[in-house]
Amino acid sequence: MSEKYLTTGEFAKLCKVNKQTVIYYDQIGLLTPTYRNEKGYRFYSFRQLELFNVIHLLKELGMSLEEIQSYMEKKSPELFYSLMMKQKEKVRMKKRALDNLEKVMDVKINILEEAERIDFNQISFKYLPESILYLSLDIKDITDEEFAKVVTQFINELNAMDLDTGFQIGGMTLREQVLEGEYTNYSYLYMEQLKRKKNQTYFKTAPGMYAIGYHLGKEENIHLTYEHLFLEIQRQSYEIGDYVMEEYIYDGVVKNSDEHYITKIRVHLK
Amino acid sequence: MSEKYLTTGEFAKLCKVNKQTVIYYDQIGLLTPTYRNEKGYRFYSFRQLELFNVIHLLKELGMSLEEIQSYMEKKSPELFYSLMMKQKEKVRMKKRALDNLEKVMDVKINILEEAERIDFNQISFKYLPESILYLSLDIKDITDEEFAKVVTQFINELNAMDLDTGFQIGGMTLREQVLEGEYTNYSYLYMEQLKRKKNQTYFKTAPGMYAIGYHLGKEENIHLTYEHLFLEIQRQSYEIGDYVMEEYIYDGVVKNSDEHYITKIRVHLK
DNA sequence: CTTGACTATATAGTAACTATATACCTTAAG
DNA sequence: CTTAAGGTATATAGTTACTATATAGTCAAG
Repeated sequence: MSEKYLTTGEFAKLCKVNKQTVIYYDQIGLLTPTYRNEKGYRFYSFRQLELFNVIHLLKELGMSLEEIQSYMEKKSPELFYSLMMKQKEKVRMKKRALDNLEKVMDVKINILEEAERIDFNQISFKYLPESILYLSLDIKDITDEEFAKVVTQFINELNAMDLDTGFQIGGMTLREQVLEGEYTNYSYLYMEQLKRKKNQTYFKTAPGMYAIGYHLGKEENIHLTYEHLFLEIQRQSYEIGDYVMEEYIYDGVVKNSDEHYITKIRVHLK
Repeated sequence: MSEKYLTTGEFAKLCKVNKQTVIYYDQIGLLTPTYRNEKGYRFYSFRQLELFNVIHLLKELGMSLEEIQSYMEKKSPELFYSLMMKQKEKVRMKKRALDNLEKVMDVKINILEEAERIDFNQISFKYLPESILYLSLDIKDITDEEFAKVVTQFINELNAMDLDTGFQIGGMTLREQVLEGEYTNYSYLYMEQLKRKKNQTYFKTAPGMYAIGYHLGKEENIHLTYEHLFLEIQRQSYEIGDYVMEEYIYDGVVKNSDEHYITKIRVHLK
């Protein structure tokens, strides 16, 4: 007949949160029980679950309790309506972010699966098809400070244009530097792209023969692997082409010591 | 030629976080700079952005820094692979949760749009088509304590079976109680469903004539509106049918005082 | 040689809980 | 009738992941 009431503990269970949280919401005046008895016990109507759910929803969408509070102070059907309309946009953004996350995770999974099958001691000569790279500005002979700016801008561009595919950032060194032994005086940073987007300028790697080798260990010793690679290229009567591409296969994400990092080196051949 | 390094501030900008956050991650040993100079200045490789991004990704998926830390201590390609596979499941769950959120928001938006067009002072007689309700257990003459259990279980069922459509929880009172004036001695709680799911038992409201009225104000005065409604039903030579359905249109979510709550009452007619 | 912009550490503050300590209340069993 | 179990209350301290502030040292430009 009369309305049914729930105690703090019961209401907390209904909301699936800690009892202290319910008390906390009362203390900050966000969700107060419909009444208190003479002993100070709180009593909630089960209808208040609806309000709790809305608070939860808004929190989920990134509003702070204070912001929610300030809505609650001036609430009205019209305001709630416009709030819902505004928040729908946020849901869409969150969904897109999750889709992106999923793609990045898939790329990482693929890379690891491929790495499983690679013999890192082998130098191989292969025909590689064209691939699409998004390049940074020229970073040859750049200072540390300028480099920081360029790489930050590069990352910003990747994010802004949805080009962060989850691949490792690579470094491209041009023929000229390579021949002078400046193996890691990169001319460009790049990120490989799975497919091209409209109105976007990319660098396309030349389809053709490439020498592929792997360097195990620190970047500072990479010249040893380069020299080994170049010897092999000579032995096979190939000649170094226009550029060399370098990217990490195993890095600080999966290996504890840089002694165990693995860098993939692709040398374009003539 | 040699590797390029970033200062704390530069690296923080690259990661798009507060400088203090980068320092914090160093302090807890989660992401330490590749080296420190003799003055104690931190220097990061831009390659460490990758590690930061992974930390960010895992955090995004609900892992605490401590959990991430403990992964980092025993990291390996295999472990990272299995971690990624596990986390993909979480992404899927998050996406489903967002889809649900969106549906609930749409329902709320629809309800508010409809409410805009209603004259709450009018009692109307309408043909209503069949609708699908998911019912709670019987709650007639139940104690407060038992009621708490039933409503909690009801909500759990709604969640478990994806039946929380965002509609208000309604109360259904059977003819017998209504005739005795026990207007809010509900026999069941219900939530309206947009479509039926397989292997799920529902209550279907009878298609037919209904009297629809609205009560403005507190639940405790609802008998006045009921009496008004029943008088009108008599005047129109109708008779009360098998049940009455009651649900909030405006509640604590959109109105500050219960003086302004609005309850919709649907009386099934013979 | 000073100024402005950076770096460092130490410490305190924040949001939104979450746990703990202490005391009061209620019911059911012995 | 009392006592134990399980609930309620308040006050206060702890937690996580930052974030801000205070103080001091560093560095390059003018």
